[in-house]
Amino acid sequence: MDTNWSVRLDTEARTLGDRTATRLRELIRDGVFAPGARLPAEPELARRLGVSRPTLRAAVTELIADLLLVRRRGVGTFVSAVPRSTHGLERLVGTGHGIALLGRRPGTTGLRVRHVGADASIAAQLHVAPGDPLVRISRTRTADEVPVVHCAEWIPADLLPEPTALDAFGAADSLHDRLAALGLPLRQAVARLVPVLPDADLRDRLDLASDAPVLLLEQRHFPATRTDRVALFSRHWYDSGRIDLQVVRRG
Amino acid sequence: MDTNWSVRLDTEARTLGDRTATRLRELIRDGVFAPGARLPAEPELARRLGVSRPTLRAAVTELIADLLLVRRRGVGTFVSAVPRSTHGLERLVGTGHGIALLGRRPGTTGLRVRHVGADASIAAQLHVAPGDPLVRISRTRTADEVPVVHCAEWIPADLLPEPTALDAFGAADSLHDRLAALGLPLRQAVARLVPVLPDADLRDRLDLASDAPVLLLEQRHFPATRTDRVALFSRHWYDSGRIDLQVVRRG
DNA sequence: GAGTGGTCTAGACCACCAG
DNA sequence: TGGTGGTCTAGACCACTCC
Repeated sequence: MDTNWSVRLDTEARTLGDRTATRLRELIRDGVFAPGARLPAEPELARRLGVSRPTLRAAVTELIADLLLVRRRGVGTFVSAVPRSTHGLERLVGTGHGIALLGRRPGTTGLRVRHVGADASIAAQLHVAPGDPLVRISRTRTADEVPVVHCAEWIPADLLPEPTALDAFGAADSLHDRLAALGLPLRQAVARLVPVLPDADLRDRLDLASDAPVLLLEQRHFPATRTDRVALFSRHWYDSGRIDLQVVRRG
Repeated sequence: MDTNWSVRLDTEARTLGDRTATRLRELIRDGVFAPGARLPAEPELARRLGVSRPTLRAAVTELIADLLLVRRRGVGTFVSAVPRSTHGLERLVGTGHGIALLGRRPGTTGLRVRHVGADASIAAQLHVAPGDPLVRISRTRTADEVPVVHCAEWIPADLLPEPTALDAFGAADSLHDRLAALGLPLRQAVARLVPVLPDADLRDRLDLASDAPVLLLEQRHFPATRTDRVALFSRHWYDSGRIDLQVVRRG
């Protein structure tokens, strides 16, 4: 029951290339194109799917990124013998959505929204002056009721339409979606990976039995429409014993 | 002296889109397009650069991925106010090359090439039977003479043209390049991130003073031309105090 | 309404691989 | 030699933003 790519809300995907990719995935899943088999040549396949060749190639490129297809120049395009689709940290999704993509039920405990002044280290990350007003959100995220990551987020208040825009932020809300609705969609993040030993507070929040190291992600998030500012800085402490952290690396 | 993208061997890049991206980078670097300024409209810019609009768009998309440009539909394309180019683990490059991309001089100590039989855990990762012949390479990589990561790699011998093909592997060699020359180019890898405490052996190899945790990357590498097999499994232990580990996440 | 980026097409030519 | 993927073009139409 490989539900990996049915999780995507591809019901009516954005672009024709994406929809074509979805159709190809279905054809592979249904065995029309069997594992190891060669696909029809690109012009032929494009004709049969009713799209142009560039559009078909966009779809095929997407499936190659998912390790479902392999292209060999001068030979053909082949279905992977061991089809599997994977993704990881290289895709920027909200923490809750990421937990759902792993097939687990996301939850939140200990949500707290505060207005604070930027201390020196946070100010440097956000490119603001020390003392500038920030909104700070902290919470612990659970997967199937088990705590897996503790999150702290800082947002410059002047990037919000009103400083109080996030005061009503709720435990079930997605911060990504909320920020997008406020005209501050996030497009990219640069995450620094640091293994650290948990302190007493973190051990308590994550309900850690041992003092095994956890993985800290220090992330600077950039908005989609400007790059002169950092929209959000966050520190996420992951209990790698309870959730798998992966990165798909492409050459 | 932002040498970040002059390190790329773009001297004569592969595709016209890549070469156009390089030209755009130079125009931005030289101030022809100042930070914050709007670029000419795409048809106009394409004409002036002597390429078609799809080719120009490919170049622009590349610079957007590098955070150098921002597109706003119905408005225009703008130069980032704080141009900076970054990359991280999401790009699959050899460890030595990755160190060079950070502006540091890569080196190797303690290189060892052995022929071993697969133990249970490695066999599972490589999709081979326990006891199957593997080539195992281990070495410690340095940056500016300082050890930063200890690497262990396992390769199924039957994927090589001859089992002895890697026996002459040298300290200055790139494993990626060597494998590509042997007809086994690597295209993707799935890395699992695990913070761990160093044992005595690792502390010795990395010359660690404290027992601060290190970051273990467990990686399965997939060849470009087939997906039924795992070409290489590796464990890399990074001293995050001596080298910055990043991931660029895209939405 | 005018101008911008977002998408898609049809067709061409090339480089590579196999027989 | 013939078929395959790799690349690039010219042009069209749409959706969005702003005046």
